[in-house]
Amino acid sequence: MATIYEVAKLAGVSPATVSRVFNGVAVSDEKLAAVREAARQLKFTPNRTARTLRKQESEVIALVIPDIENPYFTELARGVEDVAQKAGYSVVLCNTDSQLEKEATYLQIAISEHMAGVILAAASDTTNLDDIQAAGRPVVAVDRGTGYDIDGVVMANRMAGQAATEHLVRAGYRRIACITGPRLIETAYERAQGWRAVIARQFPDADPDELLRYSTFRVDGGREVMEELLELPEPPDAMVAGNNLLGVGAIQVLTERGLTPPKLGVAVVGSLPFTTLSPSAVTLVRLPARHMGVTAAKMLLERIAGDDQPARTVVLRGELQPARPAD
Amino acid sequence: MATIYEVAKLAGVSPATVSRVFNGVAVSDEKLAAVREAARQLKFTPNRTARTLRKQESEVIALVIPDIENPYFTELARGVEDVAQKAGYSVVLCNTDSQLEKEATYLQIAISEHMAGVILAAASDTTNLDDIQAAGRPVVAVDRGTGYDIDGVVMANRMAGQAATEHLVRAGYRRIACITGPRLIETAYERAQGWRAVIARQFPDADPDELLRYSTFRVDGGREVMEELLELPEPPDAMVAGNNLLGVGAIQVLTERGLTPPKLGVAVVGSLPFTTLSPSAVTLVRLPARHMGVTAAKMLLERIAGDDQPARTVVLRGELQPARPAD
DNA sequence: CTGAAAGCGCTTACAG
DNA sequence: CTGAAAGCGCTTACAG
Repeated sequence: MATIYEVAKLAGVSPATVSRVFNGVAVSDEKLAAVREAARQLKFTPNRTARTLRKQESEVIALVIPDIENPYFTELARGVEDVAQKAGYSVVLCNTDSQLEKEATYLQIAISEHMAGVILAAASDTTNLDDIQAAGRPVVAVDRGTGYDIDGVVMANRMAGQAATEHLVRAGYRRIACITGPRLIETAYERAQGWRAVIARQFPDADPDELLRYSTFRVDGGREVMEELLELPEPPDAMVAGNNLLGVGAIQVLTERGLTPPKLGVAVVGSLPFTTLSPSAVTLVRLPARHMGVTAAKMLLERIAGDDQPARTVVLRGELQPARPAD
Repeated sequence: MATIYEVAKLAGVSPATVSRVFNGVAVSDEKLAAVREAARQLKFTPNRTARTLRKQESEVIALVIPDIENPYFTELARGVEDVAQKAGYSVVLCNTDSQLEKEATYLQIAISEHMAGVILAAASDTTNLDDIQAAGRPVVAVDRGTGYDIDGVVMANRMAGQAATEHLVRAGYRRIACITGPRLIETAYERAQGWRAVIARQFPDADPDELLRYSTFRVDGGREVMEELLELPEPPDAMVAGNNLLGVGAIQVLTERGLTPPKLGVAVVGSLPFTTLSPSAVTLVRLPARHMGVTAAKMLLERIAGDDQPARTVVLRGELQPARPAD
């Protein structure tokens, strides 16, 4: 690896001039050309580590997520990556498995590697951001809040739960269950609240808790709870899934029992990119995960650039995509 | 951020001693204790950038893949991450979208960030590794070869294609199509070769090319080709999907037409973690993607540690998981 | 075991 | 516009 000194020597200039060329600082035309030519000959690439050490900031941003195997988060990651890459930043994907210790480790690494900033889907509402804030690194929350007064992008979760439920009501279903994620995850809770509001309004005599289930945001969680609901003396005739994976698990069980939607109505908050049903067979409230990533990345880049306006929270709305009756 | 100098001062030792403590080099018990205490008080974390610049090597490995939204590659990433993290390395996930330019950029970044090594699922068989090799950074190929004499982990693709096809033959199907990925991607080609071998042996009179289709390794590719095959004057009664996404797309079409497996036999090379059918409804030749990641990461760590034995290629076998007849 | 000192490859205030 | 020089925070050969 050639260094700035070798390039300088070959080009007959000082190392400072070489540095300026690579940082877009004004330099006379002749020197510019000479440096370019020398760099080309030596296949010079600036050493990012040295630059980072000197500037105390790297062109890397950390994306910290709880589950890399959930397509919702990979879609989010795509959005982040697209924006970051165009701005010359690379993205380190950090998977926490919802474990606070793993998350803390990654945040520590972000500090000690001088990463430019962090986009964080917090493992828990007790995530500690004191150190990263003390280090002056901007953090943008995605999907979930953090308890800190920082920029964030979230989905309109209550509204999504509501839209999913209302659609099932309109379609004529009367016993509509709700399967959502852990009570302590705000997205899970809010989507359930949306469901509950519709149930309370439409079926004032119903006991909402009878058909509400908290589970994990995973395929097997959806399976278990769906099976349990079907065992009920008076089983539901429809269900709202609090996220994509729960929806997948629940639909698997329904398919196995010959209850494929619309026999039992299903509305999923999220998307099913790998459904083996027709993509239009299930009602979705599609969440713009990619857009969330794009928005968060843009906000983060603004903060990295020094923007110090008060913290903003952007709320993104899901989009109802009703199931098409089978052709 | 406290530095080694501040810790040294507080502990009453030299910076060199502090460094030694954090690198596990022998130090007297009293100094060890003093340094530890001082570091604790100052919340000292070693600056990784400085260490990297000095040592010319960072504790980061790059995982370069063509499609971050394909669960096969996220599963692979999980395996890599698990091993890497335990060894104190972090993983940068680099998504190339199968574009050589993006891939080249990431490889360049790996060099200029002094990353310890690269795990690469190459975007193409023309990927250029000259620079990264010249920089002395080890590269381990996964999923696909590279044309370079380096360590690699691949699936037994031909055998997988064969096993999938043989299973359909045993189940009584007679016109078995094959939908695979781009001809130039070796995994796509080899799986098709496995299919072809079985067809040639079992149905010597058949024209194999009639039912073989190259497409993209994507859901919509599977959809298109499946639709096309069903339009045939004499449509197939079964099909082998060359990867998970093709399988998803093809099954979507079949479900829409009321041809859900086993009405039309389906065997997929790969897994369907988000199928909305019963997980046991489709025959799979499951590919150990996670294990591939684990193996590749271990090999890479060995190379990083200085191992210079001749290049090895590990071949991992898929596992046939026959569809269970509907209960 | 320990410390002083050099050096990893850059960037940038300073002086011209 | 340009260069000499300091310094980012470590690690490590060297000498003791």
